[in-house]
Amino acid sequence: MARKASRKTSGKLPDIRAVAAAAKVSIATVSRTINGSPLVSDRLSKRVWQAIKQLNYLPNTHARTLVSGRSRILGIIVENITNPFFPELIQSFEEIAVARGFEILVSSTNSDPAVLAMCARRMLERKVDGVAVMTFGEEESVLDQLVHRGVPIVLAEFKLDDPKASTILLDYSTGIHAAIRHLVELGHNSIAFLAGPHSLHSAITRENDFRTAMRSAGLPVQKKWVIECDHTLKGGVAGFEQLRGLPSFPTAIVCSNDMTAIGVFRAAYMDGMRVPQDISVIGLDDIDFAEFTLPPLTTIRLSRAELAKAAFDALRAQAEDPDNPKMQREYLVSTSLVVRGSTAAPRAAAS
Amino acid sequence: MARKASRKTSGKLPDIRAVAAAAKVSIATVSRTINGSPLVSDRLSKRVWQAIKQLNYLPNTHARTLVSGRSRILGIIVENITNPFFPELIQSFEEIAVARGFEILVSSTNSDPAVLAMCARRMLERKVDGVAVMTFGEEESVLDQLVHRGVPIVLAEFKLDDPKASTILLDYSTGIHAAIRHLVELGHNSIAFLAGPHSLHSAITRENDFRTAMRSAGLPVQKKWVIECDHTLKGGVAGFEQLRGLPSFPTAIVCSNDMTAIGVFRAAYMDGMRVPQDISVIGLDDIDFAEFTLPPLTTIRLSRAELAKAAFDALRAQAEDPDNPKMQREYLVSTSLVVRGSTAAPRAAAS
DNA sequence: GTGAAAGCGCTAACAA
DNA sequence: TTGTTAGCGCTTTCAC
Repeated sequence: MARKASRKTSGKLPDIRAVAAAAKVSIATVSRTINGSPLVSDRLSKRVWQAIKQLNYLPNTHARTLVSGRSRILGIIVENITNPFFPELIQSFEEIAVARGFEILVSSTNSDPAVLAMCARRMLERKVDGVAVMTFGEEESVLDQLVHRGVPIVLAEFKLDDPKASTILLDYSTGIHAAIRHLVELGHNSIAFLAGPHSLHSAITRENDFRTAMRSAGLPVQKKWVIECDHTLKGGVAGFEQLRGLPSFPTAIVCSNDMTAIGVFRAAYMDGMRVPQDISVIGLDDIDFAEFTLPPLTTIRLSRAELAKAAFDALRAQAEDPDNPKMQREYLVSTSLVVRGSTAAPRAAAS
Repeated sequence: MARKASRKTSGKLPDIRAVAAAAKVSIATVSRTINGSPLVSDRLSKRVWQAIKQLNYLPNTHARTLVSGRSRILGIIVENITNPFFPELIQSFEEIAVARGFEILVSSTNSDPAVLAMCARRMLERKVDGVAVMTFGEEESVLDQLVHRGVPIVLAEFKLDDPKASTILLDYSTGIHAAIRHLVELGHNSIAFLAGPHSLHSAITRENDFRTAMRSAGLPVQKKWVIECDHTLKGGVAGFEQLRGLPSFPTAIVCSNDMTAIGVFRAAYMDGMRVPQDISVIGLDDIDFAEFTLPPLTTIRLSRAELAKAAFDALRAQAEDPDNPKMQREYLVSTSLVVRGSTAAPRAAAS
């Protein structure tokens, strides 16, 4: 369990000057070599790399940032890290960024505008090259700070009328239509919807798409069967209980996100109902865990990888080509239905 | 959904010189004011802050780092971000760090030494003020790079013999003993253990503590009932199935972590066994989700908040007081049993 | 108490 | 192709 660590080297760390001296070139040549400038001859380049290796030299990113103005740091702001959707999104974003030589700075706002303001400030201080705002249509006023200073930003489901801002549109419609169609094919016609908080733009979109999908399936939307929850597990429990208190009960429940669906699982279990025999449940997100619930959750997948990719691409485009008026400013991420074990035909005699 | 963003200000961002000019003081005074130096008179301090506010000035952290040598960035390296334990740990660590004016850099290694090497390098390039290595006793050779350059580091369950390194010891023993005692009190005496991968130091410690606890409860440890899994949900499923294939089956299963326990839930369900009526299950970690499994998971809590706090404190201590030979070099984080719904008395006739 | 000035390690313009 | 040099924005002696 214990091991001897090697000794420190003498004195200070090697800097670009030390490398230059060791390679017998100027510091400019070292800089060019590191940055892959084509102007350096093979002969010198080889000497420089050798010196770098030998001295175990690492460039100082802060010095680099100071002079170049680019930090190669990207910020990502999410609303709530306890929803597994977000760590998964961050993970994807980080993978892409790191592979491209960027570092990322993560912040979660917990839906608190004051916190969001601090986030924006921290990112500004660290001179981020761009910020992905993945709060899905919540408070955006503080973002003016960023826009104002010309930092490229990309927002999920929110349009900012600024040349430095782009938007990722989520096509929930496709997935939600597929979900309703799936339920109809199984024989359901009493379908409830547990919505997300109306303070979230994305939650409202999802709810609207549900209504539209029901309509196009020729099904009525019962007012009492559309309940505003809060995208948490507890909210799902509460939503189910509220539904249970009603004179009539649906045969299927579509949820605005997976955590809500998992809450429904839990409430149904406590209520003695079985999924999917007594009630079919569909989530939205397809968090990693959805595959492992009991039973596995049928859900509408919103690919984190795609979302992260779109966010990264948008930021890169802005950064590379600051003043191109005809740059792509909107990106679309689609959704799709993943059928697992939480949906089945309704019982002949539905209560 | 769309709103007008405010216009950019003219020209470049305000720097320390602009503030100095606006406040009619020298840049040194501005610097002192920002850094809370006691040498600045109230009169000037007030003028400076006013100028800062008015210009909406933000100090450039890179310039600051370059000259001071301190970046106020802390690194945290975890093994696997898909285990919810780690996002929760990172979250805690970040909260503490941000509250103290630090930024954090996150990396996950996925147990790949090459990735770990890259992590170390990235952190070095960004001049982190310290690194928390939360890989729980995995590969450590690459850390020499960090130690070598004098970066304070703190490790979970691994001792490095270097003045810049400290260690967080996890006291699993207390929690595991409580778990066994709890099971014995319920009437269990056939207890299996689904261990973590033996490549992990912490997994071995947990397994040993299980054996010790069993022994001190006067219970035999059946060799076939201690199975090496891999700390994933799938591993838990496999472990359960392996146990099921044996001629005799325990009445209770203690798992090396919560994900394994959740896998056991799933496998038991598919096998037609009910938790806790047919089999009692105990996890370890107490991830947020443990409260919401069906039934809620009885588990041994390893507080992420405490762990994060210890890691942060260790790093701070090293950074503040670089050459104090009698500094605290070991921190202890304890565990405790949280009884929920996955444990109950065994059936009269256990198979 | 306050200010002037010397860099921190690097990139990029300009010279050669 | 390569080298020289002027800063990037800030902290920190060192004088006053």
